[in-house]
Amino acid sequence: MGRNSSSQQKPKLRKGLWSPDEDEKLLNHITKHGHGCWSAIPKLAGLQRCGKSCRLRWINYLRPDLKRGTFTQEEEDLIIELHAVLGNKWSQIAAHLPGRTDNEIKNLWNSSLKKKLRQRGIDPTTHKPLSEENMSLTNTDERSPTGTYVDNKCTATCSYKTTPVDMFLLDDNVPNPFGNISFPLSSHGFEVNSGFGYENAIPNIPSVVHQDSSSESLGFPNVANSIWCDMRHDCSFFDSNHLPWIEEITTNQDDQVGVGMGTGMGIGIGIEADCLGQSLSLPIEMQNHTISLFDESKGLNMTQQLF
DNA sequence: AAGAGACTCAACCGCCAGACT
DNA sequence: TAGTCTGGCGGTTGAGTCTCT
Repeated sequence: MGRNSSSQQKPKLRKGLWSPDEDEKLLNHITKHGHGCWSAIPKLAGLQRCGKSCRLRWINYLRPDLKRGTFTQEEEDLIIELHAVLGNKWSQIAAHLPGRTDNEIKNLWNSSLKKKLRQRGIDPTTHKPLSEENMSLTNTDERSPTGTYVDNKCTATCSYKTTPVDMFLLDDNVPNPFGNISFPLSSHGFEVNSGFGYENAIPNIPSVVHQDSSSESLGFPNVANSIWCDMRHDCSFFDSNHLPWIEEITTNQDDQVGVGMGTGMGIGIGIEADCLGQSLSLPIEMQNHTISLFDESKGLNMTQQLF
């Protein structure tokens, strides 16, 4: 088929910005009939656009569930955390921000977030310090002056707090609160091979935390196997939208230990335990791909390899 | 007030993978 | 099995807007 005959059969497709009239046609059509086959939409909706263009316009602008307006600080922090894990997988990042599009996030990253990270001395590509001279760090596994840990394998930063955060401790009589939760980073959990936890209690994250009978090596008698953590405060990409049950958890069940930990780039912040009625707080530190628990007074010093 | 440069963001382009023929 | 179609994705572009001098 020659060029001429082709151009005679196909009307010339419009390009560039969409007019309000075109928007209305596309919106009306999809509202009434759904989008179905995108390549058929232009003809059915009376538009001189290609199917791809219609799809893009719908996804990035016309979709009714889009969130308008500027990104919140929480959203920006979440994008940075996710980018550290996922890289330029904008669609996967967008999947964790309801109402935001991959295009929008990509634009934000390229126009603003990259610059902010550089200003903080962080390479936006690797999420490592831009220059060791500038950061007064000689080892990326050490805590930075701003209280941030940078892990040299997972290549991300993790907010650090020295104080224990609200932990919630469960026992076997407490219903599993994770039952209906869609976990935000389902494919990027890290693995803790021993210590604490409740295997398979978090759906969609296989083996994030394993139960391990060696828990007693920590020195806590009767350590239960129901150990959970508040990721909302520790890791900025966990928020109450993802963990709506958080306010309802009963804390400080006797004879149990709570462990703070995150997944993906978010690594544990604190540990709070209530053993035999004695409250105990411990820091967790992350270095060299490990998570460590320390308490000199209890003779506790455990380091767990994460990766 | 005006011009230049920086910034924003909507949209396009090319590539890829999966479905279908 | 190979070719074609389609949808989805990330990279890039460029027009419009904003900010600074």
